[in-house]
Amino acid sequence: MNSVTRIPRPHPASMPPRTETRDRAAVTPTDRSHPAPRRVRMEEVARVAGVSPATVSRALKSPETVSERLRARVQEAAARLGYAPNRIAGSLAGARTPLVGVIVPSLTNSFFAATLDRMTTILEAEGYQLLIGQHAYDAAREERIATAFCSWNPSALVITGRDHTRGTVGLLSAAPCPVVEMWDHDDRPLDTGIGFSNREAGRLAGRYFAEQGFDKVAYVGAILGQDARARARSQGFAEQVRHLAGQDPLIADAKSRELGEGAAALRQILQRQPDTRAIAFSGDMLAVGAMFEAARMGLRIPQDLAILGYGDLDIAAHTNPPLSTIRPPHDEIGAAVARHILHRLAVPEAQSENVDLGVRLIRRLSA
Amino acid sequence: MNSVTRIPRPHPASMPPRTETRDRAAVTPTDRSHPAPRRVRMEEVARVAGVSPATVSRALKSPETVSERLRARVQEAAARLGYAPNRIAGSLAGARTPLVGVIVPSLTNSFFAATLDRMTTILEAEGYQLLIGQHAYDAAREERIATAFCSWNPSALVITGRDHTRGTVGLLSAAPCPVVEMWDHDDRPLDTGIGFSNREAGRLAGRYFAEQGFDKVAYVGAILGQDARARARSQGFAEQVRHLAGQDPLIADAKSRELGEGAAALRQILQRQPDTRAIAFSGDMLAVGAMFEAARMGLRIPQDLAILGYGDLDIAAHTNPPLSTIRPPHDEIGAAVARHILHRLAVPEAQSENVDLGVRLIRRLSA
DNA sequence: CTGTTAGCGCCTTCAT
DNA sequence: ATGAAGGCGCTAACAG
Repeated sequence: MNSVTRIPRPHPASMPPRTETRDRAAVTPTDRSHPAPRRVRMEEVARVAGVSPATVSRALKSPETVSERLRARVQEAAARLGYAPNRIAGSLAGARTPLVGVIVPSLTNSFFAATLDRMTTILEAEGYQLLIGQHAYDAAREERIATAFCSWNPSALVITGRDHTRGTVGLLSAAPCPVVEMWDHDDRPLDTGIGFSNREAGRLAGRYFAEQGFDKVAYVGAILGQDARARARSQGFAEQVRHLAGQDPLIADAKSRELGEGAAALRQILQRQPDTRAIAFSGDMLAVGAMFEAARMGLRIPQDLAILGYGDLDIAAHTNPPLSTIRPPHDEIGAAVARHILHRLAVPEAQSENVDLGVRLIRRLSA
Repeated sequence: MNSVTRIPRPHPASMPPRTETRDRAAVTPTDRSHPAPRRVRMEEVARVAGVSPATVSRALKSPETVSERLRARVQEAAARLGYAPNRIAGSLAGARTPLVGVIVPSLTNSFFAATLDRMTTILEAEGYQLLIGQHAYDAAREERIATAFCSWNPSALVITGRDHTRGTVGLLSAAPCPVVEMWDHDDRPLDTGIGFSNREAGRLAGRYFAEQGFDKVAYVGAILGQDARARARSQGFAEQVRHLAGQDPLIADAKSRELGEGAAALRQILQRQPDTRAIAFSGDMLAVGAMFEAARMGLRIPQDLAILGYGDLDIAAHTNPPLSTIRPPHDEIGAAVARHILHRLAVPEAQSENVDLGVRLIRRLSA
């Protein structure tokens, strides 16, 4: 059913070979057909407005330093010619680049998507563009991306977590711009850190189960080998259960964060520990998958089995019964990171900081 | 519970003011303390390796054009000094920028996230970086982002949909790089188009309901006023129902794409048309919300009411009963766009194309 | 195969 | 308040 239509109409497709347009004066016979689709530069605006390029630069970037008359003339000329400054050139000359590099493990993870959403919205409004890279929990790839980003001279660098290769650490420590490590709070940051303690999120779950008097409990993590944050949560949970209930919880490690794995984990846990009274999950989707499976098995929630999620996705409020869950500050992180960066850039003496945004237990009916 | 710790330790925070480092020879007394943390440049690599800067450039970018001996010397020197090329400078000189601008309506929409995921992965591997912008279905914001992206001289520009302001159209038509309009196939693209027909996706749903012999049917769209793609689907659905069943379907317009709205829409539809036999939703989450609500109301699915989703999210396969849905080619779009761009950039005579990736009906048990 | 040379387009002192 | 001039760091013709 797929169809492909070739479109033969000529289009200014790939960049014209350098030589064709290099010398604006000497147009060779061959490219007469192509009416030099060269982008308009500041020099032409200057010519049209009857001023010098320097004045154009000033009129556009700091209008208050230019007389009102010239400013108007320049702006009109720029508008008429459809002038758009070349930011590559501007960045080279200005030593500052309105670029912020952000590295996340995954773009499809809705937590990081929410963070990026807030960051772009806030930073775009101030004229910054985001360079976004994803490393899929691969530390070497993270280092490659960080290296690549550094070579763009960004105004700031944002990276997820505080656990990096030596190379990445060296790079970030030497970076001549603010560096923000977000989403974690368990270790000391290289520069600024904005996040929360995953360990504490896990502890919160363990403490809640203990308070409810659940004796046999379990925890379902996901790809614990890769995801240090998920690991920290499971450790916090185990620690607290051990401490308050005096026993080791059963810990399962799902192969992914998806629903199907939650269902599988539920079956596995009930097989290994039939009298399990409550299960905490490393992600709401796992929890929802387990709830669907529980429904199929005829288990009542929370009477037979209590279920606690993590994430507070939209769906959590709408399941049957509504899912109790732990809410990380996903969008707050994005907003706080963006604001911190703007502050650091605006106020040279601004200091780095280490912010714990905390987590909240959202109590609904499933646990 | 939130806490903020100020970290007083000195850090190379904001870019040093230009003047401090402008003249490398004349270091003023004030900044003696700061041991000129200037990034190493190609010139220094050249000096250390005992060659000219041009040779360093060649040894690093096209090693095959340099003698093995020098290549080794240069690479060693670069590694030892921790040299990272300045891409801003490289881009200015080279007239090509390894940047691809991508504009999507929303980063948190899992469809676009999947597309972006594939695009970054493929393009990053070839040395390109993605500039990502989101406009939240605001055409003026889309135009601002497009303008900003053009001023980075990107190697390619990718935009969602084929419905833009005149300004955006002008900009994209004049762009000296390949332009891809993705996710739609209903209109003619400006350059290359890669997507599918939303109208056809809607028709498919309508046709399926007609084939099943459902007489009273309804459609639940979401923010139809903003989302042209959702609108096209609802129109295709209505068109087909009218054509095959000879009647107008009930159309509801949800205020968002979230679960809660699906539940609300279900109640509203059953009130306005109590004998509704089947409902198609503009998004799986709406459909899942409606299924949860149906369960609360004691309605059996599909016996009392058939439900069809759109999106084929992970969750669709795991609901009770599993959700039948229409699957758009979200990740295929990302892969196809990335490959098209690489092809266009590699083969100067490559043409633009108009690709319909099609949709599929995934039949499970809910309809 | 290698070095020399001349910019890429803009910003920013400096002088007027 | 405005213009002239130099340079940001690198690439790409060209000559050797």
